[in-house]
Amino acid sequence: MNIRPRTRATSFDVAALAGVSQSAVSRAFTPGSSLAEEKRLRIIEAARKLNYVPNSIARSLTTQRSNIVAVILGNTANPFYLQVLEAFMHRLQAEGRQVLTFTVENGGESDEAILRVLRYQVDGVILTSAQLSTRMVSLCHDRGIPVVLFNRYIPGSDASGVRCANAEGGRQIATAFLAAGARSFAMIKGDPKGTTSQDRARGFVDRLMEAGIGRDAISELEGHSVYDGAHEAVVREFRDGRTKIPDAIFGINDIMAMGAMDALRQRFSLKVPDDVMIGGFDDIAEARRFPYRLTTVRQPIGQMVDETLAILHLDEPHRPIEPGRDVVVPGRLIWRRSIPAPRGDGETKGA
Amino acid sequence: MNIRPRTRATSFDVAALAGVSQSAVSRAFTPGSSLAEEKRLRIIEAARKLNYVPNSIARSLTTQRSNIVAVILGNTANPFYLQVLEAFMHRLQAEGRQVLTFTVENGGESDEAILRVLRYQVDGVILTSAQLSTRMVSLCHDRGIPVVLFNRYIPGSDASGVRCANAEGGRQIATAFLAAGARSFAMIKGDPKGTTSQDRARGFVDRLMEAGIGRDAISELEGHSVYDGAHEAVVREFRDGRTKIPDAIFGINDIMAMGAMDALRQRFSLKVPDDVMIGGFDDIAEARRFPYRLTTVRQPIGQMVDETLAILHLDEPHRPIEPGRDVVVPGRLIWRRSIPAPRGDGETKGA
DNA sequence: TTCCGGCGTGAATACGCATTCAATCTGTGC
DNA sequence: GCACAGATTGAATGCGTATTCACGCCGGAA
Repeated sequence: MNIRPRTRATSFDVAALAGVSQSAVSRAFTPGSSLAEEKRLRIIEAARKLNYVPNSIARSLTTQRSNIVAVILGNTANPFYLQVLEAFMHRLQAEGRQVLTFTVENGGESDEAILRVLRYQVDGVILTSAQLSTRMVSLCHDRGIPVVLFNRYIPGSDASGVRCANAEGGRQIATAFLAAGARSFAMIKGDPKGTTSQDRARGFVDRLMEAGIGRDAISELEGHSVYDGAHEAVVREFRDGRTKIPDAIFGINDIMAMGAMDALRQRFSLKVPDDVMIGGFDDIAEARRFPYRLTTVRQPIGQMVDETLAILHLDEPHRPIEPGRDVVVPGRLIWRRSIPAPRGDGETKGA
Repeated sequence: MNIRPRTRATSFDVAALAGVSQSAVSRAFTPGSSLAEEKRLRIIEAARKLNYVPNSIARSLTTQRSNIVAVILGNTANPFYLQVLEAFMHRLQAEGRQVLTFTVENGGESDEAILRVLRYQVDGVILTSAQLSTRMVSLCHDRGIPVVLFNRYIPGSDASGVRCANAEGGRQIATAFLAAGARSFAMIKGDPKGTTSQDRARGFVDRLMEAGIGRDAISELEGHSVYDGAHEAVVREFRDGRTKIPDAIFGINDIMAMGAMDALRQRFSLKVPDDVMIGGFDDIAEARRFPYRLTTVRQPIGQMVDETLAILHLDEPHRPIEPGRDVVVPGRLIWRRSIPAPRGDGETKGA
């Protein structure tokens, strides 16, 4: 146990034991290559004896494919992105690829992360919730590495993006509020630099104004895309009766909606939806739980992951990188109790 | 944009442009190597012009160090482990290492994951919440790759582990329950194969029995370490009045405690802590939120991460792997409102 | 002046594998 | 029995870098 053999058997060792050439060993571990079945078995057996495990690093050097995909996370405090990470891990693992994970500061630049990722010759980069300079995108593309922005787009960027119909989702929440009779509103926005937050807010406001709601009946808070941010923003805005509490509050994402809801109950002893109705966006797992039962717009993560991987086209490395596609998938309004349903068609199962 | 230069500049390209040898370029990117400053600057400039990024894959091949650490996640539905992942990512990124992330089925074997990890010549393996055969441990150790079990230990294994004082934590919750006057109990256990769950439960029961509580006053439910599992277990156990609802319920981890709490409120209209008091373990971010305000045992993630990285000793690859250390760090009881405090010293800030 | 230690440098090599190329072997059709 | 297509095979090479080795150079000590 104290000895350190440091003996990672190589394909040559296996070849020697099996009485074949190193080429044969390589072929034995490369599906679809031409090798007599009897010999293949003999090699596998020898490999087993030596605890041989092929060295993917060396393999990558010759094949120019690492089978590694980088996932860069911009806001690990939002459970949504962890759900997304999980979805990508499952999918990529299933097809034999590895996930190299990075985090960057919430709202920060991911340039440095990209640079580090590039060193590892990843086959693709998935960027969630993070800023990215166009220089970095072309750096990747020039090297044949596709970049996909998940739930985000950068105007004028060459990088493709996959996102939910954010503006439309904002409209759906607004429509739900209106149907429930709300006349005064607040919304809690996230990262001001992020288009996601902007789009949802825009759709929300547009719909309200179409319904004749005045701009002065819609206040805006900044929640920085996190629970605590929204919680504090609500407390700050409404304490001392400085601002009148509106009929309805739209949290630009679920975690902020939850923070707002908790703040309203805890600090102002208000009831949801009786005193204030609340809408969210994402449909994270927590949103359906008993204390929240949040009416929200569900982002179809599975579908978005599919679209992302399609753009990455990891299976066809030689297909050119598609220039700047912007894939938009529709969200779906999930009725729960944080907004009174016009008709009694809300979800009944709460857990 | 449509052309695919596929031109990843190599150190030779940079050398040619800078008028030096490839060795010099390599040295320019290797801190601490002997190279004239003037020449180093010239090389950096040439590299910039060519968008040269050193190829870590090739570097790994010669150095025998990949600077990649594998983190294997066993239960992504428990936010605790995502917090742990985040902590490791931050730490490892800060010291210039990469994180290769894997998931395995909740409670499943991680052998296959290990095998895949080994191919990538990772410098270390961190395993959270997952089973592992001893054969895999020695496979790693024989190759000089340290393995650390996070929050888990495998009796008789060569792998070191870092964990919280689980039994002691269970005792602390039991003590809190007793101090608050509880006389009948339930506990919701997680993965039956996991030692973590067993240890916490054991400490809990031991303490109760020391206080003269009979075994028949302690019922046991299975929650499979997830929110929904605990929720359903509580509903199943207590509906129809089959079992009398106890004074206190110990969720072996916070997420199950939360599931239990929501079930009690939603399905049985009970109040916490008035009707039932609840204790948890982990102190995940959600535990402090208004609807839960869970009294729980905080696991010192930072300290546990430190200990884990110390065992990995990534900086000294040649130091022999320490045989089977079992590092135990104490948890700390965090008083919140889900258990009435004997004296009024609970946390007041809820969000 | 001579000697020596140390720095700076480039040529050459190794890392572990996939793949090309040419050679050998197999079986088929005639 | 012969020619030939296809299947197997191994030697050799390349992937991009770090590192060793040997050499030239400089400055200080003797």
